[in-house]
Amino acid sequence: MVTIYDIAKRAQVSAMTVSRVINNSGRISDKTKVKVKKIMEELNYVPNSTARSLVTQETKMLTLLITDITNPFYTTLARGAEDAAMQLGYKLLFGNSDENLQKEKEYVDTILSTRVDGVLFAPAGDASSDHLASLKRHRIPFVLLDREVPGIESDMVIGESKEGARQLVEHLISLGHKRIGLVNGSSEVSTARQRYAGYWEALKLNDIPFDERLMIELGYKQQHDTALLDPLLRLEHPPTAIFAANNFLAVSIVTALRSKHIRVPEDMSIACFDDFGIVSQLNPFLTVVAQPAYQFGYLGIQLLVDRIQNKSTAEWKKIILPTELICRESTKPLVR
Amino acid sequence: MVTIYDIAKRAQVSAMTVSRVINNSGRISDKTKVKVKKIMEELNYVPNSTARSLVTQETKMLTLLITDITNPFYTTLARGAEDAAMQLGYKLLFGNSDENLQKEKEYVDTILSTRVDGVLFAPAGDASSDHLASLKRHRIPFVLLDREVPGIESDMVIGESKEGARQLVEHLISLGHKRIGLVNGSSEVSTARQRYAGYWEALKLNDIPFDERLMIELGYKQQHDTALLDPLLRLEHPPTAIFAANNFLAVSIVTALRSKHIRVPEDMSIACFDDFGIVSQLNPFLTVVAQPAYQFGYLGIQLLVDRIQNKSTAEWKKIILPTELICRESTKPLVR
DNA sequence: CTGTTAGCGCTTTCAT
DNA sequence: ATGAAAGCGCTAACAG
Repeated sequence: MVTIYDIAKRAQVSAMTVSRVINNSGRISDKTKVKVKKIMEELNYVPNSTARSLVTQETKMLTLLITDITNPFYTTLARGAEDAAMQLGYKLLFGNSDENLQKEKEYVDTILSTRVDGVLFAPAGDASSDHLASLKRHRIPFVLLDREVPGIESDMVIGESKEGARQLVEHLISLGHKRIGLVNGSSEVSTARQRYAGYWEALKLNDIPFDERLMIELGYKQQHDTALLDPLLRLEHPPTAIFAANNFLAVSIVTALRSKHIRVPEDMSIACFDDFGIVSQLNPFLTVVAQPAYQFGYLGIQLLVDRIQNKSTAEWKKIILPTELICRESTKPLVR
Repeated sequence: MVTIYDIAKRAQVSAMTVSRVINNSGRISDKTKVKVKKIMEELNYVPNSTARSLVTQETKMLTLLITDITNPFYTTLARGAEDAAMQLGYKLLFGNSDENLQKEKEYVDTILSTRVDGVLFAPAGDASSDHLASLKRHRIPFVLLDREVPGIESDMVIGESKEGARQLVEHLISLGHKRIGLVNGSSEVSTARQRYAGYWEALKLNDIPFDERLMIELGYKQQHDTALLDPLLRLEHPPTAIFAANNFLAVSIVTALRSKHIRVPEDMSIACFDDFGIVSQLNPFLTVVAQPAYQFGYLGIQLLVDRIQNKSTAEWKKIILPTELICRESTKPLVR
């Protein structure tokens, strides 16, 4: 491996001078600068950032910890994060927690050991607070993505879950639906609670009684159980519309309904939180409340890098991104 | 920051003993082992992998370099790669080249400098050979993904592009189509050449004359030009079906056609290479030749780690993954 | 403008 | 079973 000493020897200067050329720091005569650069090229020298990190105590690496890159929301978010990181001179490590605390913990251990400069963190749930506290203890800056965690103060980028949910449910109500099911994420996750709150508020504002039997909590992961809606379908007065708290749940629901030959939207209207990326463009089907996923990632990295470079002086920043209701084919007026 | 010396002092042993406990290497009495572990916990010690990497010359990091994580093929591939990497004890950095050689070069420089142990590499095109040669020169193992590069020998995981394309075009022919357009990726990319070859062969096998005016080369990126099909549509005998060489092109085409009020599949059948991930399940629309994207990533990492750990002894391995024709709504029999 | 010294936190090697 | 010394490749701090 070629080191600065190899360069230094050939150029007949000290290693320090080579280091200065690499980092373009300090005053160096153009003559030696040119000479050193030429030799670096000849020898195909590449600085060893491991060695540099050891002394500078920074790795120029960030970790993006999400639940599943396969979820279109996080896919687009990851793209935004990577773009921003690259522009700011950082590399991005990534991991999928699958909404699983144990897996999340493993990644947190890795984060600690890898000495990344910061973390963009979509927590699995409220119990992630232990992991976040651990990051704090080790002085690793992080920005919370999409989900808040009680008891944890930090920068964050979140969406208007409650407002978005209310808007979506009011849309269903405006179509004449009164029996509206809610298929939710885990109540351990802040967005699930907020979407429930929005659902509840929409009913209340429209004088529709809340029926807890219309609500089931499945978690945000994709479900493969075609019987997942049975508790709702077996009710004496089953729902005529369903609000799914995220895109994966909506897909699971549509799949389950199809297996039972229940048509969407003729027999059941479906709407959900989060859009489907490029494919929505192809064949717009589900009515959704879309979030600006790319911005979540892009702005998240900006907050994070700002925090890293300005050494946690400023107050916590909370960016709240707007949602957008997009009405498509999966919801239709109730006919009776 | 807590170091092994802090632990050593408290435990009244040498740093070396602490190191041995951490790595579970060498013979150590259970007594000191327990004592040291206890103190590590008390002090919240986390090994500094930067320091370790500097001496061991391995980072336990891999880079996944793809063109765009947002493309469902690469999204799923990335998930497979991350799963495999994690299971094998590696962290995954990722980058998007956007099919752009300049951007790819920047990532290669980063790779070199970061001293990752290996790279999973979906090259932007044949000209990526310079970048790959650069990796070779620096002894960084890599596995080629999806695309071959002339003049570069390495492990690789690729799909049956030619066979898949032939199968897809023969499907179109079986529906009665004779004027079949090909909207292709750049001929600088091996898969584009192979898909063209499959297209050509399908025509030949069915005695359909090849008309070069039916072929346009746009590159694999998403296109936002609604006039992108005009060269085909303006022909005296325009195509009745189009084979798009990847999923992004298919989306671009469908969007362009819609803006011109040309219906799919009534006025034009469309089929493409690569599926759309979870959302295909939601509302199956495009007829595709699907590739096992997850396996591309998963097996790619396995090959890579194998190569890393067995020091490039073995012969180059070439995994060829099968394609699967999935017929959906976007293609229909030609009526005249 | 350039060089010297020391040390980042760890593991390898050789002793004991 | 444990320790001492050296060094991985680089840069901060100081000296000249």
